Amino acid sequence: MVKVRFAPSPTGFLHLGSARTALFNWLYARHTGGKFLLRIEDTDKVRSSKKFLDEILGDLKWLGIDWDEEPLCQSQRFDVYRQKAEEILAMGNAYKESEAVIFKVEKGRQVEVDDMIHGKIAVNTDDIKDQVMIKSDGSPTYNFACVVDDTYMEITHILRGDDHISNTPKQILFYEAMGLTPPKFGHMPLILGQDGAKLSKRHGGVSVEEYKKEGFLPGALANYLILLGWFPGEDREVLSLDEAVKLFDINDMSDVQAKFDIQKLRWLNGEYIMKHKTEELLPLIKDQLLTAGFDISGITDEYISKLVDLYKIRIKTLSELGDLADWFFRDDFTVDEEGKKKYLEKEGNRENVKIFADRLEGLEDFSRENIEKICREIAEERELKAADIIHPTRMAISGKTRGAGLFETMELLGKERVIKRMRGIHK
RNA sequence: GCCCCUGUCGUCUAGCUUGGUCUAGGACAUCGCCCUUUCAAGGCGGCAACACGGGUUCAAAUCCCGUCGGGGGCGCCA
Repeated sequence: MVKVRFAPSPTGFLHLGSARTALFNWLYARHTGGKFLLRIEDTDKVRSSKKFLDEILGDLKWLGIDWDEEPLCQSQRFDVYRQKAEEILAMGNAYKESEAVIFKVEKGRQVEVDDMIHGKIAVNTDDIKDQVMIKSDGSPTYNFACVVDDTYMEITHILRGDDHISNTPKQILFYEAMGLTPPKFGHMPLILGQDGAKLSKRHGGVSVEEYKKEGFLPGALANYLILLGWFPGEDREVLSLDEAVKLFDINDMSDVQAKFDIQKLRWLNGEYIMKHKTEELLPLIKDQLLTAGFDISGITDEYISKLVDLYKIRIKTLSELGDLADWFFRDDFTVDEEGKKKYLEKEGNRENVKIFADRLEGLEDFSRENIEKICREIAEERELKAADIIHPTRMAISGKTRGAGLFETMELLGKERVIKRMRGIHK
């Protein structure tokens, strides 16, 4: 049975690259009916914290990743590492130096790795220094603990980032020293920033948490991350985790590093938003509005839902709704000055809005159809273009030059607020 | 410096294993048109790539060699 693992270090947030690594391991396990395990690499007592661990696990769940069995914590296995190192020492393959236990690397031979993604990789041991297994303070080094634990956990396949390629021969040497057969390795290329350098803070968001806050949907982020390095075939791009599990094939993974393209992620997110049911979007949208400082206490879910229905095809992230539709939540909405100049300063336009407002006063059933009818009637009577009524009116009620259709927007806002705002521009 | 990975449109990629079907396909972005009350969405179309140089071959994006470029690693960090 396939057994893979994801081994985060709780010394910081979950990086997009790590999330991608986790995703592919999970995909491989679920596709093959194997197990996906977690191992917490918290050997660095100073930098590790519970807070980071909770955040990382929370982000994994948020992305749709679940794991089998309880996570293994390295901090609780120091005795095991020391014992294994002692065994190697006893066999004469290591030596001690200032309390540290150091593995003796046999020179002049080749270590070969049959990488699942790259194919054969060969390294000469002349290029590998002797390796510390146990540090002077008694804690294990990364490479050593990794091998001891992967053995203990019976990991069959190790799928990790390209940056670990040079660790692999060192680890294989440990496996050999302990008389073990190494698992299969697969190294996936790293994600790069737009400028081709390793994806880092200066490229914008690098943590899953940041994208979550921005209003990206987990499905969209996971979908995008998966696409960065794996091609599902048949020009498929938008696919759920379930579909990805079915289609996943490690042989289709790319061996070339890819640049992170926020534009494509935004597009994908937009696709997910518009296809999502409004009722599923609602709680997420409300969270966004709340953090953005909108007071939505007096507004019903039903009412906000209507706004979401109107806007979900127009936003790429959930946080954009607040910017685009602040007029829905407050009377002191922001006004597009360019648009104001263009539509409200234009000769006759304010007058058109006034006439429109006057006629709307007497309208009983304030429906989009009726509103539109009146608008078109006025245009015809006065030989105007409907646009000369529509644009200034949109400016008057929303302060924006863009947004949902005017008549449905008016219906949504309600007669009273609409007329008040239309008259407001004459002051 | 040494070691390793890698190089198809601006970006993600299909094609490369089994050379000809590739005047290189799709998607994002971009540009134009249609629809239209704006913005989106949708529809249609345009621009745009085999890093370079040598081979091998009747024929190379596909095979071989070299050059150049990009990335990663060389910690008693993980």
